[in-house]
Amino acid sequence: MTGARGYHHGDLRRALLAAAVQVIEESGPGALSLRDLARRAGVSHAAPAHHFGDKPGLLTALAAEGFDLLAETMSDAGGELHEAGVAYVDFAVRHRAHFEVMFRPDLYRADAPEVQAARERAGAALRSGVAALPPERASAGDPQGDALAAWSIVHGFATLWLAGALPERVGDDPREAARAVIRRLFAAR
Amino acid sequence: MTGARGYHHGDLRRALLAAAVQVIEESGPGALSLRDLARRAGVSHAAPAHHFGDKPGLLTALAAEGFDLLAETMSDAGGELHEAGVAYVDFAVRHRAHFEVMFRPDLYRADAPEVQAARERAGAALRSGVAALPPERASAGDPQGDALAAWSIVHGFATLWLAGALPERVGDDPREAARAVIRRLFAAR
DNA sequence: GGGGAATCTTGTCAGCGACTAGATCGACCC
DNA sequence: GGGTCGATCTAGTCGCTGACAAGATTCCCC
Repeated sequence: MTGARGYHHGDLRRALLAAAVQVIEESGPGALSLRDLARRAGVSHAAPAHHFGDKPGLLTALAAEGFDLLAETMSDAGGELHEAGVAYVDFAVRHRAHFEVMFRPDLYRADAPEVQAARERAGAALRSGVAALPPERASAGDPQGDALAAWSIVHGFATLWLAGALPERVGDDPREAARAVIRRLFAAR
Repeated sequence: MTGARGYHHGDLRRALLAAAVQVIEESGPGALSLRDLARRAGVSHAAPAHHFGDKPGLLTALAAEGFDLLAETMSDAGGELHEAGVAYVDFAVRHRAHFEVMFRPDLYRADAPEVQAARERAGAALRSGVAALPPERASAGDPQGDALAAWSIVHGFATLWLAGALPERVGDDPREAARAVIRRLFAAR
């Protein structure tokens, strides 16, 4: 199915998304060019338009894929909120390209239904983690506040890590460093 | 000095930066075009190159200005860490264009000396806030951990707010919502 | 008032996103 | 087994952009 020989590519859509991930990981979303992706896939410069319409269309597909992956990653981490938080950071580092697009709504169509649905799945994973929080660590009667604080701290850590803004002393293991940060938020009081 | 009539503009550098802020606030950094900025300032398309060299050069100047403004904003908030955190979020919302560039190192030259110096000033403001934390709210012997957690939570909240990712229920006052989130981190234990 | 440097203009080039029209292929149906 | 129709891809074009080069204008300082 990956013949890539004849007139038809075989799985151009997937090839373009994969190439986009590679380019974004190397040089950021700003360096993305549909013509370059087409070149990498060995097709003409106008071929991508058929699958994604335009550049925001391609990034919309990437963002939806990202939110789906994120929801899956957090669910797989087990019900525990700390572990879901670590998984969030781990996802950002391992799927840097997806993550960098997902929270940049000026790059894609955030109101696309497939994005909304995937985003909702990720939100549910977060809420279920908060619900599983032992009472002595949760804020009585304000699970939404807990969720917002937890989301903020892991999202901030992940963003700063990816931006290379953190000092070297933090180390080179994002999971370990994230765990220490998250622990501070939900220490028993 | 703002004649803007003759052959010389008068203060083109400042005019270009101001126009850049406006464009980024309206449509994000991706929509930025040097030629458009030149048009807005009423000069030829090649005039910006003299002041900034190239596009990353212009964004480097914007980022440096941003880190300086951030350092000033946090210092002005008083020594208290909670207020410095609120000021951080407030800065992100009020100077959205600067903030959106500052933490996107693929857009500019983060190793430029004027950026490094301004960034260092902002870091010092954060550290002084952590140092002023009352003992019952600080982690004994780990001020760097406190700083990282505080930075993460305010940065994450600000980023999510700007991305429009937060649910409506959070409200429309970023300062108030940020205060509630920050309180959760440094509650006495 | 003269000279050198800073500032700005005009002209050019390749690359990009988007659009159009047309070529090729594959799957299905009779 | 042949025809048809839609999906996929190509080729060509347009206006826009960033970057560069060469030259014009103006400011500043001696």
